[in-house]
Amino acid sequence: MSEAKSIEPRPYHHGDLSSALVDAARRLLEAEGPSALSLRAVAREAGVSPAAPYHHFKDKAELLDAVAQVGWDVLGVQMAAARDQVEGIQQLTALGVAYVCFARENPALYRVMYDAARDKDELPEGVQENKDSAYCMVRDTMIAHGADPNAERHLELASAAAWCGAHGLAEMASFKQFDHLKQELGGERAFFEAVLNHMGLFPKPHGGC
Amino acid sequence: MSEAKSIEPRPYHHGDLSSALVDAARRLLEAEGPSALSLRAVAREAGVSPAAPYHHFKDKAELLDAVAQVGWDVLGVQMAAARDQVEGIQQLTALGVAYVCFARENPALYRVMYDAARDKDELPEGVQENKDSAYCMVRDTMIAHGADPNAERHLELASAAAWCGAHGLAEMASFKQFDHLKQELGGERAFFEAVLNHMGLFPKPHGGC
DNA sequence: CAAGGTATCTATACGGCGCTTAGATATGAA
DNA sequence: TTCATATCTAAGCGCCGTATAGATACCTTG
Repeated sequence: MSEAKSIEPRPYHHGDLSSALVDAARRLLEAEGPSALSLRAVAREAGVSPAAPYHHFKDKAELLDAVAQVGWDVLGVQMAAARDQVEGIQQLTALGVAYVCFARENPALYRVMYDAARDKDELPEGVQENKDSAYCMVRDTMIAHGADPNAERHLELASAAAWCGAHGLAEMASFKQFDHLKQELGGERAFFEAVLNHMGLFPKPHGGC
Repeated sequence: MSEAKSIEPRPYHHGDLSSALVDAARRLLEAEGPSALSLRAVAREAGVSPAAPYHHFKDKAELLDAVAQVGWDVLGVQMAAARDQVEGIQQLTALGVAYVCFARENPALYRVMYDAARDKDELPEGVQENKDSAYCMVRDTMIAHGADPNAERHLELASAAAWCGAHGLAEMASFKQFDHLKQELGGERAFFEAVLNHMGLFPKPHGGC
């Protein structure tokens, strides 16, 4: 009607709907869980029509990819921080524990991250190639603390095992089966450490124990 | 109208719709993948109306639970068979490899199995309690080959680590990241064995190396 | 500053989904 | 034979992902 308002709260063009949608998705994810994360709900949360997201993302999967990428970035930062708080071979355990803790504290986000990866049968590129990414940190830390960088096969195997172990633990960490064990060990974090240490998280230094 | 046909191909009452629905779901799962597994599609596949399943299952989740249970049963059988083909400590590796192979050969079913478990934050009862179930087999085999059954905590930890490791490997086995490693090691099965052996799948015999 | 192309958004619609309700049909016990 | 009960169908609700067409604001070009 009139132009009484000098500032519209939401102009016709949003400005940066793309990242606003990702933010809205993260908000929804935290508040309502992964099952509530419909494209329409995200659009509602962002205050736009159900069709608006299609101008910024090819489909729902592409939006979820963007959300997942944010998750990987945050995970990388948290892992690096945990690593830098200790020294020596302990850094490997610190990386693993940080990984599992992230998954535990952001279960919905972690699920989106892995669902996206599974659909493509691979982790996102950044996770493998970026020097500060999760996978590379594990590898580099192994090399820095005893693993023979020339024993390529062994190093790869150790990284693979560590990654699989951490992911498996992350996914099962919420299961009630382990409540007893967690309690006995003095908390969830201690449980994570114990399991990861029990696995071959450390590279075996040049030829078996 | 007339009673010309002596046998109706599908009488009004199905007879055993409950298990027919589970079978239909498994068929769909194998043919089309998990995303195609809608309740309506299952009903179509079984040749009944979309509402019929609700007389046998409370909701979609309960149907999927039944499908998952079949999966756990089959997995148990395959693991037992693999274990019985070898002897000694190798039985543990055999169990692990059988587990991962099952997940690899039935990816859609495996996903339904774990999605159901995640929704309830626990593995189904049968998996833990039944003597022939997957989890118990690992535990018992550990005891049979070197693990101290009195070191309860250690045994539980070893079981947990083995289970997490196997699950993690099962979920990541399809990732392209590992193609190179698989090839170098001479096949997927060898890759599974190598990763599982690298992890703490074996119980450490009474106090570490 | 005017004109018009382009990017962005809304409105509307389609079919499929999980699930509910009401009513039809067959079964089995009295 | 009767009739309660178990099993199924038909129809419909609100949600979903997505496609299309048209409205609106911005941005260049002159």
